Amino acid sequence: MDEVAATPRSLKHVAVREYVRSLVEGADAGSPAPSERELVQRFGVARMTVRQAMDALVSEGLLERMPGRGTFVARPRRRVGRLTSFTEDMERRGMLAESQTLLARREQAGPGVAKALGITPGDAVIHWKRMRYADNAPMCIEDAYLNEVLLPGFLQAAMPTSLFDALAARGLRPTWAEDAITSDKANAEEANLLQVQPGTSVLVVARRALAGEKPVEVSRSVYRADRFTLWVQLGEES
Amino acid sequence: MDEVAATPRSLKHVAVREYVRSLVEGADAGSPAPSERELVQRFGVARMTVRQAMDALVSEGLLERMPGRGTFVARPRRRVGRLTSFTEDMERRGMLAESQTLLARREQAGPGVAKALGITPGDAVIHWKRMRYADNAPMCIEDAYLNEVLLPGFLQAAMPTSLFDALAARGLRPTWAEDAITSDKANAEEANLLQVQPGTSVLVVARRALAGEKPVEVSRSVYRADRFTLWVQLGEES
DNA sequence: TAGTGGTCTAGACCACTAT
DNA sequence: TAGTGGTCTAGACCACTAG
Repeated sequence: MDEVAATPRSLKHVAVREYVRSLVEGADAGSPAPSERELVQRFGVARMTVRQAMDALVSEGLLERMPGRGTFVARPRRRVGRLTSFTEDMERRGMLAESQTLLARREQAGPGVAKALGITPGDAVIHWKRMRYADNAPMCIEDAYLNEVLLPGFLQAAMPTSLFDALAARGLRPTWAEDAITSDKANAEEANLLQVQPGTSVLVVARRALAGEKPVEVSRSVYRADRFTLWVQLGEES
Repeated sequence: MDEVAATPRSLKHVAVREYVRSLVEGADAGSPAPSERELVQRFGVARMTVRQAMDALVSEGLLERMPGRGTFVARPRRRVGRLTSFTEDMERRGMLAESQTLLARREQAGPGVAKALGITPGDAVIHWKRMRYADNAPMCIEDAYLNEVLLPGFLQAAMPTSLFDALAARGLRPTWAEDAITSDKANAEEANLLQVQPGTSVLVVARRALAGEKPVEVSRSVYRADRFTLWVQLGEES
C-alpha cells in the first residue's frame, strides 16, 4: 500500500553482511575481520544474526574462520574454467575482436543439430557463420546454430558483433558449455578464409552452450593454431 | 584418555544432516525432504540446529528450499571441468590405459620449468617421459617435470602407472591445473612414437598442476588427434 | 487455515588460541 | 585469563503456499 513495499524489511543480516563486505573488500588476505561479538555490539543484533551474515561471506570464499583466533580475509579462490565469448576472450588477450558474417539464415535442423539443441529435426534454427578477426587478422571460422524458438526476430534485428551480448539481451546468456576440442588440418576453404596454407594444423572447438537448462547454441569453431592457444583451468569440486 | 576421545561430542547438527542425507541420497529430484519442524520433533533439538544441518545440504547442492512449500531434493548440479589423470580419463572413455617409460631421471630445472614449478633454476626436478597407450595403441606422449623436493625417493620407488596415484599417496594429488591447448604437426620423433605419418595433426596440452598451493607437475602431452578428443565443461561461478 | 521456510532474539557452554 | 569461533536452546513473528 505505501512505498515501503519495495523493501519490506531491513534484513539485518544483509546489513551486517554488506557492512563487513565493504570493510573487507580490497583488504589483503589474512587481514582480520571484525569479531562476531563486536558486530553484535555495533548493530545491536543477536549473535546468530551476525553468524548468518558471516556464513554467507565465508561460503562466498571472502572470509575464513579460524576457531579460537578470529575471522580473516581469505586468499582469493582459484577460478575454474569461466565461460567467455570470442569477443571477451580476445579482449582478455588484449586484442580487438571483429566479425564478418559469411552466412545468416533460417534453416531446418538436421538430426545432429536438433539433438544438441534438444529440439526435433526439421524445427527452425538460425544458421550463422562468421569469420572472426583479432587485431585485423583472421583468427577463427565460427559456424553456429541457434534455437530459433528462443530467439524470435533474431535475423531481422541488426546483427550484433557479440552473440553472447545478443543472447544476454534476451536473458539467454550461456551459463554452461561443453566443448569437444580436436586438432585437424585446414581444408581448402578453411585455409583460404584463415589465410594459411592448406594442410596447416588448426584447432577445432565444437561447443554446446546452455542458458540455465536450455540449450541455445551449438557451434564449431576452427582456430588458427599459430595465433591461438586455448587456456583451460580445471579444479576439483569447489 | 578413554576411547570416547575420537568423537568428543555428538554434534547434533551432524547427526541431523547425515540422517537427512541418507533419506535423500538416491531419491529423485523434486522429492520432499522432511520439514524442519518435523526434524525438530524427531531429534528433540532446536530449530536453529536443524537449519544448520539443512544449510549444509543446501549449499552442497543436495537440497533446495522453496519458501512456503518445503525443502526438496535438488536436481544435480552441472559439473565443471574436473581434473583427471590420463588413467582416469581413459577409464571414463572405457579404454585400458597403459604406460611405457621412455625416460626417468633427476635433472636440474631450466628457467621455464623452474618458473612453472615455483623453484629456482638449477634446483632438482624429476624428468619423466612416457608413452601412453589406450587399448594397446599409442595415444599420447607425455613429458613431465616434477618438483623433486616434494617427492623424495620418487625415482627409487617402483614407478607406478598413475602419476596421480603416486602423488596422492604423498598427499599431493593435484587439485587445480591450468592447461594451454594447441594444435601442431607431429615431428619425426613424435610420428614414430605415435605410429602416425609425420606431419599428422596432433593435439598438444601443456599443463601446470598444483596440489593446494604447491605446483607439483608441469607437462607437455602430445595426443593423436585421430584417437583423442578433449572434453571440457565450462561454467559461470557456482 | 495450516504448514513451510526466513528471520531474529537473548541468552548459554564448549574448545581453542594467544598473552 | 580474556577473547574467539562452534554449538545449541526455546521460543517468536513474518511472508508465502496450498487446500
